Amino acid sequence: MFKVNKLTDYATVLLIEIARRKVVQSSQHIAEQTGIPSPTVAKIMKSLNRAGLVASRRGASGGYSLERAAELITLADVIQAVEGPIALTACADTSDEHCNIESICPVQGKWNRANTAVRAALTQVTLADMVADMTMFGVPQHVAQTTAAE
Amino acid sequence: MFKVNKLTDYATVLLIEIARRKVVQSSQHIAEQTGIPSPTVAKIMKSLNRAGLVASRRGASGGYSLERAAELITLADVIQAVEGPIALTACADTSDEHCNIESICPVQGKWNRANTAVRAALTQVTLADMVADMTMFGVPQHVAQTTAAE
DNA sequence: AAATACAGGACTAATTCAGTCCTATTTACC
DNA sequence: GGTAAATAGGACTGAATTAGTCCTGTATTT
Ligand code: FES
Ligand code: FES
Repeated sequence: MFKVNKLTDYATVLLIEIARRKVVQSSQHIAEQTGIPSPTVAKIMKSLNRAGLVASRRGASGGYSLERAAELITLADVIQAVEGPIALTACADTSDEHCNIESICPVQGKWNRANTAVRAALTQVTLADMVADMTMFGVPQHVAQTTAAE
Repeated sequence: MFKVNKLTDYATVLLIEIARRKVVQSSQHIAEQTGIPSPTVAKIMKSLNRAGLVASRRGASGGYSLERAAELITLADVIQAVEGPIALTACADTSDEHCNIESICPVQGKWNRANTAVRAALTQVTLADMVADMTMFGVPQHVAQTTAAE
């Protein structure tokens, strides 16, 4: 199945939780709210911070908050933060958008168009969209565990 | 990194090889042409056949040929054939397009839009496009090994 | 100064993927 | 009709990736 990492799915849950409450929340607190184990939450939050999606504050009463509005955070951003670059096939390119040896690489040529198309698709979907789609179904996200219980 | 399986990349190489020569080719022969190990080629070809992307002929002088024109085979088709359904997050849905429990599933709601967008993106890219992109770079695909050899 | 919370990274366990191989069935050709 | 060529299906193993945990260090508040 063609899918994103589990951690990426978690990441969206965490970001949505942070977006809902506007205040700074500790990694620990977010874990309790979402039901995701706190070491894992900590790991993901570090990635999100390094990618500049959330702002962090150290020390007592520190924690995380969104760096920008949910409308400005795209799925492409989240995936890149957690999994690294969006490139449908393995490539030496880790940096920007274009690989500098692609002219001699027989693999990338054919996947270029696909990469671009997928990146564009994922850039169209924002965090705000995901929140909207969720509430459309009338399900507050912390019900996850309740419904899972048989 | 957000990427497709290695086998899916192989599959595109195989399909391109089949598209170039118009005749029926055996799995063995395709393996020799592309440099991909023949048991692996056999495995992939079976998937492609089950998905209806290639036609097979058993028996002596049998082999595979494209079921339809390269313009009509999309990347979404290839990925689905090799990896199964395109669903960015795990879901009970294995069948068509819609999961029948999605109304009570807090995960899928938020990913629905993304799934649709990615599927659409991958449907836009055809095998014919990939061939064109490759030849644009002037690299016949079997050079892969040559360039890889340091 | 002490407590709280993030930063970075090493490490292990679990899962998934890639690759191989075996047996059965179908078809061409002599 | 018999033999060889080729696909169909599926079981199995080893490799690679991912998920999850934990430890040590640094910054900040009280
Ligand atoms: S390695 Fe970058 S284009 Fe192939
Ligand atoms: S399991 Fe199908 S929508 Fe969640």
